[in-house]
Amino acid sequence: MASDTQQDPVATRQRLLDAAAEVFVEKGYRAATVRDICQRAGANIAGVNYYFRDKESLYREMLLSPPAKSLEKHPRGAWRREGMSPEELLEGYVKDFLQRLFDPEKPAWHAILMAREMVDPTGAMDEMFEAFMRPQLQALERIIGAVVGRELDARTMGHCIESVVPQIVFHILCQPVIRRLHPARRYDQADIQEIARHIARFSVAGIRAAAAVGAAGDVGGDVAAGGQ
Amino acid sequence: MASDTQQDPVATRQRLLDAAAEVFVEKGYRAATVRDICQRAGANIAGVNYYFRDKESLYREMLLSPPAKSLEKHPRGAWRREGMSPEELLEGYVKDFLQRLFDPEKPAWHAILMAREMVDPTGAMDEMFEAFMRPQLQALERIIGAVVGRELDARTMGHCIESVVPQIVFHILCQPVIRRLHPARRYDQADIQEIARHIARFSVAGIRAAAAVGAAGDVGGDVAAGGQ
DNA sequence: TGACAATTGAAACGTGCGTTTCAATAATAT
DNA sequence: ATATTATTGAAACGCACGTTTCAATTGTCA
Repeated sequence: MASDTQQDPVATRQRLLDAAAEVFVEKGYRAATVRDICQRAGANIAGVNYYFRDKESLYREMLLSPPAKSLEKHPRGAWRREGMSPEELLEGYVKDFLQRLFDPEKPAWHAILMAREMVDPTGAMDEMFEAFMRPQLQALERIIGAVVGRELDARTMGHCIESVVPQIVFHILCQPVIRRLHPARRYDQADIQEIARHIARFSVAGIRAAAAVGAAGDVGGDVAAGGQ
Repeated sequence: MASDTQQDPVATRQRLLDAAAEVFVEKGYRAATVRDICQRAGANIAGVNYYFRDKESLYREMLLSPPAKSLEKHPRGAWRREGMSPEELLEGYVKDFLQRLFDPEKPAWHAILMAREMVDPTGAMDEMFEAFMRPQLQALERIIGAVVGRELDARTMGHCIESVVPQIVFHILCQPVIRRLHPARRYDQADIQEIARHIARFSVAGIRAAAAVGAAGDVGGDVAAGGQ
């Protein structure tokens, strides 16, 4: 029967991509094995060589291919509402990020692997950084700008980015530590809500404190950081 | 028992430990190879089996052995002065931490490997956590307590810890990202001073903002959030 | 149906790893 | 000096990995 058979070829390729995402998220690029991926996909080892060229190409294709499926469930910026306060904006941003990371049903491997690349980059780091991280950071910069309410020098903005982002990615990167510190945490909806609210509150205060001196000099003696 | 003839045996063991620290810091536990370690130590492969049992035992011994050499250069808490303000305390804590991480001459592999264990734990994680991380976190808790000036409920304290620690370890864990964001940063004394000051200022404001609502309940039904 | 391409299965190849082995050498004690 | 032990050197083992190969199978189309 011709009609029924035509599904498998495409399906194999797709099953390999899905299994790859699963295994790479679980083990990381280096520790993941193509044998494991193929087994979970119900495919033969040769499939990786046939549909993709090798492990790295499979990884890159999985990583950089349209994150459509992830985006259709978590459309970028869908949490925005009219008339949100800066703190609500930040809370929404953080909550959205965390929800993507900890979605129990379809964890956004995209965000998880992005976090992994931060720590242990592969050859796909550069493309990934430009395609996904930089836009994400620029969105955060706009929110920070809204919190301050005026233009912020580049140096202070950089510091604030480096204060907010780690608070978020820490939860996905350092789970071995967190599990020991807070065994009860389950990262369900309530946990995420609470964490997002804390990070927003903490960071809004921090950003304003940093901005209060950001325009003046604060380092050693040097002033007038003419950041662009 | 002629004593002074015996120089090499002890030296070989020590050279292996030193080389192990170097390689493990550079590559991480899994990517490091005993061949590389032995080569840098100028020792034979058999030395690892002879002096230690295997790769993991070498790692554990290197990791958990007296961090005396690191501590003699950076004595724990040597930066404390009488009459420091809470913000100065926090700045000192952060600066001390960062200096250990980025000491150009003898980088405190201890702190670096501790950070690595946070992300990619090995079998030595549990001992390491109890021996080094928990005391470090407790010291931070005391400083946070000083910042708030009163007893803090455990939940809020936990959140604050999870807001401050990531800001510090981010700098050692996510260097691939940081190098792309701030190519000019060199983590010299001036950089560290600036970063420590920012983190302290940012976090003191954040901690106080969190504490302001911490005593009340805030999880599900938010109450009287007296945020400023 | 028969030729042809697409896909899969099973086995093997080459490599690098941690580890082991064991004879050769150096150090110590008698 | 000799016997004994401690240490080193060089080679190999066993294993898991990414990758390749090629015949068998399946699907497609004339």
